[in-house]
Amino acid sequence: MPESPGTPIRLLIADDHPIVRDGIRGMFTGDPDFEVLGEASDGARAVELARTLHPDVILMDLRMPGTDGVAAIKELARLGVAARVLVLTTYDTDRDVMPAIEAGATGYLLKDTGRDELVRAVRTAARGEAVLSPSVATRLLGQVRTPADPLSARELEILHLIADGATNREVAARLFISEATVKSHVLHIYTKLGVNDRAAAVATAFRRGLLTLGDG
Amino acid sequence: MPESPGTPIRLLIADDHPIVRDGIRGMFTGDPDFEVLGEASDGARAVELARTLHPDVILMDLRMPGTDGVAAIKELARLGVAARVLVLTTYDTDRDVMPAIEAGATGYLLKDTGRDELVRAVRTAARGEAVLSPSVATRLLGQVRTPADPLSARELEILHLIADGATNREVAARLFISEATVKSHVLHIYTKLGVNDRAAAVATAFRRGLLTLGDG
DNA sequence: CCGGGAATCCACCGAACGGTTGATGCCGCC
DNA sequence: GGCGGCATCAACCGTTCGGTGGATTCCCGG
Repeated sequence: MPESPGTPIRLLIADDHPIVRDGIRGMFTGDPDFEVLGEASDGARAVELARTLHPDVILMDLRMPGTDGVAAIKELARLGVAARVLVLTTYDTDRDVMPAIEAGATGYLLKDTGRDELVRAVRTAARGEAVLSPSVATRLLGQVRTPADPLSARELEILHLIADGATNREVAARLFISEATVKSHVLHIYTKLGVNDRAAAVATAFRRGLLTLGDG
Repeated sequence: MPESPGTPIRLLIADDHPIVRDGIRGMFTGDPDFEVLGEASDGARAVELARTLHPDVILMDLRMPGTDGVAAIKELARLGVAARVLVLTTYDTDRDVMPAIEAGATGYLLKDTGRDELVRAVRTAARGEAVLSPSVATRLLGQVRTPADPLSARELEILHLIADGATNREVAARLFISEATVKSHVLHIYTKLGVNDRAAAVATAFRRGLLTLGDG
């Protein structure tokens, strides 16, 4: 199903390297489905142009002088700019990926992405759907997945209740066991997770995937 | 760059609907890069076949009678089966996506995925890289991203320390403020998050993206 | 200019928590 | 058959937490 021409997808390119900007621009010129509105060489300029030019999609590098990509994304969100941001960068480390995603990037592609894939990705992003390079997706999944130092089923059950704000007494009541038992389970949990209070236990449980974002 | 032929990618199909199995199989027969080793109509059978046939990639439905997809994925991981699991299902709700990812699925595609995309996805999965349908990727990102009931910067700072296991006194020391101040901040945090202890605060902060898996 | 939110601080109380030590029964594994 | 892991319970201790009811400063915005 070919995309209907209609209005072309309006693009803004933000990257501090002119050569990269040229390369990206080259991938879209000649294709009537796209229109490159402008280029920015740093984050502040990108925000400025986004406010005046109203692009549909911004192709944004992360590492730029002055206002970097993540700061720019946050600023765009704060200003209520509607444009989708597609991060296009060389790096796929956690330190780059996670902040960008949290800031509100719609997608995250590496610069070794081929032309066809990039074009497809921009179309996807324009629809507001996420696109991730495989290695980035892998990384993201790794964040959610379980490395796990195995808590027993009972311990996990108790940890769930604690995360929901239950006191030891409440846990005891709900599981029909004594408070003393709960306390000993809780202490075991601390030992296994290497923490010494329930707040930290909940935090590391999330980070290790023992508690998940999905099971509130 | 076309894929080199070499050894074909060995596939196993697990779905309880014969028609779906046929459809999937049809997408790969005739292509010498792939070899469909077998089909299973439930999770238990899929695990059994995976152990004997050693597929590279398993295309797995989630909703199946008896052992469902997620259980099968967990079992495969437990048994140390090397195959990559590519979930191929109709549903993209949290209740389906998150458990499958946590269980260890390499990718998650919806059944409306086109033939070409499916073939590409299988190749990607065979390399051990993740593939996600855009709507699934969106969902996953949504989990990581911030909906946010705005905590002040100070409150967030304190919440971070609490998640790391700091007591009020320790927080006070680290921020060079009095314990009383910390306590009042903490109470504000509870109010804003709708909880009444620090463990629950940490949990809901994770779920709302105020604390993230990435910033441990 | 005044209101209000944010950040800072104080004191007090009862309840809950963290830590220790120790004990019992059950089950699976070597 | 014994050893270890898990779940269960007990009593006791000091510490921390949650909750209340204030108070002050600062700064932003109406």
